[in-house]
Amino acid sequence: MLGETKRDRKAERRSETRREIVDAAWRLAHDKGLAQVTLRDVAESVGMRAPSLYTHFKSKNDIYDAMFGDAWNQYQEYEAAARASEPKNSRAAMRHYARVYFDFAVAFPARHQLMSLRTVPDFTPSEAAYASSVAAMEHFAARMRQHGVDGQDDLDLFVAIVDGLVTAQLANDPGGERWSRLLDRAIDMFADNLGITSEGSPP
Amino acid sequence: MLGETKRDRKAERRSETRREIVDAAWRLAHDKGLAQVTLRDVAESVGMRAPSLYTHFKSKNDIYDAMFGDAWNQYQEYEAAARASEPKNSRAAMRHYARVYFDFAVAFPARHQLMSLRTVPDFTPSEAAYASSVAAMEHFAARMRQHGVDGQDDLDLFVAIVDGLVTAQLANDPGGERWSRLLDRAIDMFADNLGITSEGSPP
DNA sequence: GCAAACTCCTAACTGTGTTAGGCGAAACGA
DNA sequence: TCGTTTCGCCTAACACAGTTAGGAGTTTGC
Repeated sequence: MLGETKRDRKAERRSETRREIVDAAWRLAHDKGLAQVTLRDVAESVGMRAPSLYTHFKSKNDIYDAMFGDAWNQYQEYEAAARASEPKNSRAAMRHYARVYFDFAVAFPARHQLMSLRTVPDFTPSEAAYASSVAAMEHFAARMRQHGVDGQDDLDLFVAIVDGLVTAQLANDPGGERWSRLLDRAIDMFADNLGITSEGSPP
Repeated sequence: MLGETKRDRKAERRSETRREIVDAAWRLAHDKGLAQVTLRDVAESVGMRAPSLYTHFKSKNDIYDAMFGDAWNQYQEYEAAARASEPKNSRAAMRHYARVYFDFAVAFPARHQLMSLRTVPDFTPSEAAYASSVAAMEHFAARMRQHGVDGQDDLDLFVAIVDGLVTAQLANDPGGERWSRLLDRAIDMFADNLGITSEGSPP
């Protein structure tokens, strides 16, 4: 049974190279900003010339697309790691979800820009990459259902509020905490509105 | 006393041309998106060649800068026009402020993108243009003070929430009302949090 | 009425994403 | 093992963006 699942070295190398390219792009985006990433710089980072990137991606937006999916996967890992400290109490849990998302977003502005803002000209995530985003969102929805929150309206509102705070923080006080400090209060407002008391746990 | 305030025809023509250019840029931004505006297209719209724009603006970002200031001036006019229907009741007034801002933003996505999102690569508004934004914000703050809301935290939170809803609406359901419908509820949450009752009027 | 300033032009440069086409090495079937 | 195909990279070059240089015709101002 050895040949059954023989390693496809070619495919392995190929996806390894894609990983390298995406990582290089992340590094550049982190250092110089998302829009300042040029294919020539990315190529140089991995020891190539710009046109060679087209062997692995069909366009620059295709690289953004890979980054988009990657970012949401990163978030799911990050969220999973933070799950150990997730409180039982419903209100505290919501604060937790919001804080985890907020911290993740603020830690890497270029990444958040790609994930949430439709800000890169002409870029729209592919079906495949979007799936990662949907999966993360669906996971969040499931958590919220455990706390008795199951309306789409409620989720929309929650996400919009948290994202609003993230965006304000990044746009007007990057590295600070002027809006970060308001997060718990915003979530409390939300919880109050839903009638979720400070003592309540999942029903 | 005729020469005292003699018209400066040159300056008039100059600022008239600037107006024309900015208007043309708005038109293109409206039709094709902010990032798709090219100097060659703008120039053609006003019967010029691209380099000639540099007679009136020192760079493309300088045009964006003029648009930024213009947008906030537009908002102040829009807000002033809506003032006739501003309710006395505090909670209703806050709903009004939020709705006016929301509708203005959603009516012209490219404009909102320029006003609120730091989304145009390398563009940061000048001191002068930023002043228009600050003026609008200060006006809003004054209104809120009349309703007993005077903390910077409160204003920050209010603006972040409304902007979060606007951004979500534009990004995920442009032209729809999935987040628009949540606006009043969000403001009620906020008002509840501040202890502003449905009956309360300015103190 | 003439010099200066102004406003527009064409030509061209730089830097970007992208395409065309080629070349050497690796992979693979006989 | 050998010939052929495929792969992964290259150089050259294109299209299009913002921008600069420099000039020509008009307007302005003493």
